[in-house]
Amino acid sequence: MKKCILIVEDDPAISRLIESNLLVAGYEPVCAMDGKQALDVISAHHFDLALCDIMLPELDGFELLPYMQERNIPVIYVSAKADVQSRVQGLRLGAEDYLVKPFDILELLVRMEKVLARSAPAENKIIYQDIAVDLDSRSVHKAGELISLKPMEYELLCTFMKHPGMVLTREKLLRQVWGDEYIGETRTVDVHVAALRKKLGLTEQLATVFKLGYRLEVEA
Amino acid sequence: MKKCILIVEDDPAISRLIESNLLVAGYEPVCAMDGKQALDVISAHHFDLALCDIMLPELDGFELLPYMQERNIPVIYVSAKADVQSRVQGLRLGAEDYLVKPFDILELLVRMEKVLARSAPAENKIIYQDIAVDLDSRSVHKAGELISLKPMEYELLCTFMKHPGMVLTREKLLRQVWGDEYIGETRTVDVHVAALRKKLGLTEQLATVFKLGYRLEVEA
DNA sequence: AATCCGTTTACAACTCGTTTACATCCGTAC
DNA sequence: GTACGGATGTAAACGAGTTGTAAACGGATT
Repeated sequence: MKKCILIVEDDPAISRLIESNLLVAGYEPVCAMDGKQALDVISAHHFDLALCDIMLPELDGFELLPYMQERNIPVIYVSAKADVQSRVQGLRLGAEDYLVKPFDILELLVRMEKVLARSAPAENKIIYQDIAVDLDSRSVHKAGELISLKPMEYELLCTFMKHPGMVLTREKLLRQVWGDEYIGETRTVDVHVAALRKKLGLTEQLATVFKLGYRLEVEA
Repeated sequence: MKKCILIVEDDPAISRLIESNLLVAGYEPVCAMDGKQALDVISAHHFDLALCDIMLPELDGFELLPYMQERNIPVIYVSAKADVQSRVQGLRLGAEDYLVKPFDILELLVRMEKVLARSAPAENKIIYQDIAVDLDSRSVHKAGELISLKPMEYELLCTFMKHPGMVLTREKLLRQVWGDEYIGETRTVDVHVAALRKKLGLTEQLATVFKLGYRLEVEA
């Protein structure tokens, strides 16, 4: 499957240049002309990587980063801002790389490959104790036996298994599993957690963190 | 523990420049002047990261890379070879990054941090004596054993551990832990401090400052 | 119309924070 | 040094708020 790449760039010439090169390289590029547009498209579609300019109308590249991180979209900054200050800031904030314009398109492609290779060691299986989740077939086995989970339960389980040992608040789970725009009771999470505990025998391991949320215990 | 960094660089001026900066930044740098020397030191010691020049006597930087990978040492190339060809080659072969001389030392440090963070997913922890607080899992260990703290106790402990040696008044603690708008007795703090002292054996360390508040002693 | 699934609701069970009450400690004045 | 008053230590209990859970509800799909 082609990798989806978001290009956030207000200069149409550069945007088109990158877009056409990504197409040739076998990616599926999507362009956004400013920060607000970028926010719109990332809440609508999934992206494997974002190439971000920094000086942008509406929301700048730095302000955009937290939203990208929330969706686990790695970011490479591509900016005319060549000063060390900006480069350091961009990397410190959490960008995966930082290229200065004018950049060589081949180098961009190689650095993209590296970032994608890092973030997509897309293991199609996650193991936790005697539970195995196969991401390709969306099936869950416990002690070798197939367990039938409803879609929402499956998504929730995946989220927990991708972050073992970490406290996940109800709000975080809602955003991650249900999506940002979801409006509803946080108690809904509790019901699904209860279902997971029951179906998978995770009474102990899927621990309640009072007043906060839940945590998939990492040991014992 | 300090991170061990290998510097492979035949120009003594540059080598020393990097070395002294790494020392200041809290790393433990080791210098090698050519490829063969580099091979010797990596077979003798463990390194967390290597900064490699490319044009080197004996073995060049590209030839060195497989040996580094064999030992799982991530490599950042630092080279005067600025052509795209070399940069692409270095990255494709498997280097983690590629900086062109003359480089800014601050940018080098930041890019090193990122590589190190990748290879050793830094744990989000606060340590005080034999007590470790893990902020991700919200768990507290003392001398390796898990201590179960109630939400308020946990928050209070974090506040103390973030400001060791500082006197924290009841009012400050109430604002910090309970929130600005909280209305209630300041004595509440005392109860929770007592719980912390009891659960974590901090009778001495979590000292009372008469008429003022409390302080987590910084030593002994 | 029937089924499936996610959400909401309702209530029981439980947890935790605050308050209270009293014991103890500390500093100060005499 | 002693006595007093205010400050702190601590255990216990109450009540507000949180979570577990089953069942009802409603929208979507078949």
